[in-house]
Amino acid sequence: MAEPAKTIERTRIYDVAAAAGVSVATASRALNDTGRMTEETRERVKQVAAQLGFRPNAMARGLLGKRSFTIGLLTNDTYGRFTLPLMAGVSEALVDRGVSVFLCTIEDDAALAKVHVDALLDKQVDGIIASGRRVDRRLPVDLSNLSVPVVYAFTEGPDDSVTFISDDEQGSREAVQWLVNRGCRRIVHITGPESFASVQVRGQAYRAVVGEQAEIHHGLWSEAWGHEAVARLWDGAGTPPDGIFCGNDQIARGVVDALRERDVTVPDDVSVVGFDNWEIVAAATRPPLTSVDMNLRELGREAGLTVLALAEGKEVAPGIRRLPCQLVLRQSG
Amino acid sequence: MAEPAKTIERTRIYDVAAAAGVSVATASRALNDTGRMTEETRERVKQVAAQLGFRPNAMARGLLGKRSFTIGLLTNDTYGRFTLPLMAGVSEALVDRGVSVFLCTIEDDAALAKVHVDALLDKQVDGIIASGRRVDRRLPVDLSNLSVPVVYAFTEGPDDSVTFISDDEQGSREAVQWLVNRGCRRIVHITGPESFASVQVRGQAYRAVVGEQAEIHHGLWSEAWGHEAVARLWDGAGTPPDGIFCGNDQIARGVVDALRERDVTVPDDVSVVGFDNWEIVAAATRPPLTSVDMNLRELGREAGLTVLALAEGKEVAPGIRRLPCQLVLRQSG
DNA sequence: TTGGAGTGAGAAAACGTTTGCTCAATGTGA
DNA sequence: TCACATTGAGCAAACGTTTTCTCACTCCAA
Repeated sequence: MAEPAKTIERTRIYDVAAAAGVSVATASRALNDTGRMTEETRERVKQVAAQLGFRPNAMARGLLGKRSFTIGLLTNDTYGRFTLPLMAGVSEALVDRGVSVFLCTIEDDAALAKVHVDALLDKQVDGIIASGRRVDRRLPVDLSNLSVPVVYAFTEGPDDSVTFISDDEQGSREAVQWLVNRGCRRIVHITGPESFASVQVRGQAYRAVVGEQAEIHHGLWSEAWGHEAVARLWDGAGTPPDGIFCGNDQIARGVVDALRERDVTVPDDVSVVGFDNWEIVAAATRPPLTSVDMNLRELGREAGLTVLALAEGKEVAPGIRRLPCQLVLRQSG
Repeated sequence: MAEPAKTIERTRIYDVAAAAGVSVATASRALNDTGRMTEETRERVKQVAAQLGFRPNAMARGLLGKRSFTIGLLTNDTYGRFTLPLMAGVSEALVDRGVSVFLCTIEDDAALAKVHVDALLDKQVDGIIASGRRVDRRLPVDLSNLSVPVVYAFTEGPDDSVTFISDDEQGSREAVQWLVNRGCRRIVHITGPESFASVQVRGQAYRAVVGEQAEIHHGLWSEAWGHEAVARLWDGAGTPPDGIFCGNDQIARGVVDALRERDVTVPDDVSVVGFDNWEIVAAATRPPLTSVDMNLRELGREAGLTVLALAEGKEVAPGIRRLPCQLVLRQSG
């Protein structure tokens, strides 16, 4: 239907009240399960409302100064690699509470971010979830003095904020421990640039498990780096490892591919574990990657429920909440 | 700040009016550039408003029955592979018009879809964009008799709807023609399941260019199928091709990887072109994939502008609009 | 002067809910 | 019978804008 200006008029509570033979006030209270009235009256109103397909106008409702049943999700993750699972979790947690989510992708553009945030505030969102593609980088906009609650997910917030991130330390520990349990004697860690906080955390956890034989190789977050690292390890002087813990799945894929090209069998000769559990990469690798899943969907759920709780006036202690990761077993390690 | 119930009261138009020494009516008109008044009055009101940081309450505005400055984007593409560029385009086109976008991911769940759509309607969205991960599958919900305009993007809509899709025919033609121009004499097409409309379209376009020597191999949309197809072509009886047009980038990656493993050089021995231009796959392939980009961002922009035009009451002729694809040259072909 | 056109601006209604206040009817104890 | 508590339900205000009327005033021609 391309015709504009449809004039299907919605049924208002006024119509429901008239049809049920009560006042709008009573109708409102009946539908919201508030106030006092005969159970019979309440039921009748509800029935009439259902029959007429009545749905309250959220604008009018929101105008009363209460909730708007909307929240904003701010992200600078253009790829959507991290944002989408997060978004799915938020949405999942909130949809049956009637809350819809504004998704705003700002790409490190402070001006654009401000435009988006202002638009969200104009729309009276009940709260904002700030997210990002990198845990240790803040969004290019200050959200600390807003009139609505803000929750940070997978990105760094101010000290007194509520922040949800994945427990990379635990996830990494489990991954490395898994390699140890599998019988790997010499486990190296091939990971991303040293400047990333997550690289530090994952590296520390790795070090904590393997002890003084720890060997960390930093590079880019790319398949190419995975290849190169394998070349260095196998063409160098020392004995090559029998276990590799990679900083992300792309590196892991590069590593696995490089090993196959060298006729090193995965996982028989070398076990490889990735990080992120990015389905599209992990599943396409031959053999498919065992990888650490950050449970971003769950993270999103928690963040959504929390921002809603704040919006409803509940107290939430500030601080960083780390949600456990989960090792997803496939065949590479 | 985790403390709930902030009470930073927003400045209302009433405050602006008072501060400027005019009535709310005049203030409203001054800010909206409507009505008649001295340029001096208008300017003064605007200045006061800016100084007070006044931003109109979208709820109150929306209640008047005009626009809510929100639209909904419905998608069943959980991966976000297609939705995110689309979303970016929609958002980009609409943000400076003050429109925010509700993103609703429904996963082929009709009940969930209904919940989302109802929530959108409650919020008085100005319009809805329906999108999907597959062009020839409809969303599991009927949007044809809604009270708001609906535009379909990258998914099939009813006959009398406005639909935006990419011109796969043109994109495929250009891709195959490119291979021809490069000097390929025998070009085969390795693509996805026959049941997909896009497979048909791309196949037809391929056939139109190469003529009777056309050879189409159907399989899954996976790297594994790319590998297998190469095995069949090279281990079979006939002469292997010197050009391969793939139905998507994952297949293309599988093909390129398989060729490398056979010491067939890409692009010297065989040129390979993919489809989708999925950065993460195309760029990581060795050599990087030349691929057809569907310009989803542009598609999103158009869809956004169109749904807005409809919301503003403008006439838009129904029908399918095909937006051109673009061949992105890298090194595989 | 008077009448009419044009100009600038304000009063108030309207949008669709929720909710504080009020009130009639009923029940209860003295 | 009277005072009073309780119950069920309605009136009307409130939310923050936009917009339709209405009106006072000025200017100009008759």
